[in-house]
Amino acid sequence: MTEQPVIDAPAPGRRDPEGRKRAIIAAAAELIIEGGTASLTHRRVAARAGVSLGSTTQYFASLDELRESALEQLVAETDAALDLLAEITSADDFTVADLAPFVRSWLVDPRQVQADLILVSAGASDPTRRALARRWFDRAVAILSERLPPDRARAVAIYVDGAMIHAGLHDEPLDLDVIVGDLEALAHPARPRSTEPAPQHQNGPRS
Amino acid sequence: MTEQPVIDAPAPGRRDPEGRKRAIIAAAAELIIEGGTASLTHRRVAARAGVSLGSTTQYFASLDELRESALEQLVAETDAALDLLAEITSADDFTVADLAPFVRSWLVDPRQVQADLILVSAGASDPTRRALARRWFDRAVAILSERLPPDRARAVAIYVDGAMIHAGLHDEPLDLDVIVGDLEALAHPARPRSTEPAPQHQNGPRS
DNA sequence: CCCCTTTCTGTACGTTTGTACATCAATTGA
DNA sequence: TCAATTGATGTACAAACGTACAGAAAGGGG
Repeated sequence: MTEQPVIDAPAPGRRDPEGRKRAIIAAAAELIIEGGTASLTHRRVAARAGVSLGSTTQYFASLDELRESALEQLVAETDAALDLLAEITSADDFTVADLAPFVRSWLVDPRQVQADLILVSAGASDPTRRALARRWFDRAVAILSERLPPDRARAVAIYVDGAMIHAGLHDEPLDLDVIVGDLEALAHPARPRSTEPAPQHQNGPRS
Repeated sequence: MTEQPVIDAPAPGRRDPEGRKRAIIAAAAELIIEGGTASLTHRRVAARAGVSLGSTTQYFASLDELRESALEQLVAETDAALDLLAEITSADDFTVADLAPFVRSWLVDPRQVQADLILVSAGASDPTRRALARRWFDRAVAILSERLPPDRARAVAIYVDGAMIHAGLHDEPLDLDVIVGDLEALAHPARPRSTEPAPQHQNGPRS
């Protein structure tokens, strides 16, 4: 009942330092996604990874170091997703609308969303981990900047981060059309930069 | 050295159930902002609030219940900020650009930013607290929808959430001009809804 | 085959946790 | 003034924690 599926681990007792370490990090990353960085304990990791308690202390000087490795693993996963983004933007006939399906595939993946929010939370509350959390944002801006003005690239990245929050709090994902429309609006603004009064909708003044 | 400033508390021993409960919740909210929801312990709350350990268990059936009360307190604070938003949007000569200073004042307040990110994180990982975390977003959309089409209101709220993440991870806040520009772009898109190929910048194809 | 090195395992210990509860102090109504 | 009551306090305890470490077991070289 309280048993959780074992992640990966080599057979018990069998020697396999690298495999074991990998299994421990994978289990830790999983637990962090499920319960946040603070929910990590040596014993839970051991149970999930299918290794002994001692093994979880052998490869890492402290629990904090294990946590750090697990977070780096999560960053590596999102890095892989960004490689796909780079592929998309490098297409000859690329348009901003092409980003939408990619963004949406990200938003509908609870694991990805959770990982991102946890990294943000970790980075915001602990300056030590800020660089880790910022990697997604910085790389995304860098990639998008090859096709958009840097400030437009940043605006798009900010919007996507906001959409990540939306995804984390809502069951209904954003429609693809909506994402396309918003990304295009940010990437190709009507008046590229002004503060003059703008025409606006008027949905009826409050009573 | 390890002493932390006391929050509010009534004099030790003096009877004041409501004041004491208030001080406990305030201390808990403070600790949550500083170290996340998981860092909350009865003893830390007692020290910060300047009350005895027993008092922290007296008014709440469990630590989880205390945590819940503290989170509700944080939501109440952001609710107050949203009242200000409602004032702004109700002005006769309101334009979207008027939102920017308000948004920015939010972003440069570390406490507000941290509170929001913590609520999001709590809501994303625990369905029980999702409604709590969603209150900011839902109310913001509702308020903005009096002046913008609902889907534009939502886009703006998503962007602001993204800007909150940006603020949590960067020391340099977003320029007011940038915020104005992005909000206007989202509120008044060039082509209100289309997926046809758009003219685009070309910052030089990758080598 | 056996031995030596490296890896793995489980137990143990001191700390900190949430929570229960007995004791004490403050307030109130007579 | 003086019980009686309600609120506040500190101690106690089982459970879970991070970590250290001694011993068992596996794999490879002789």
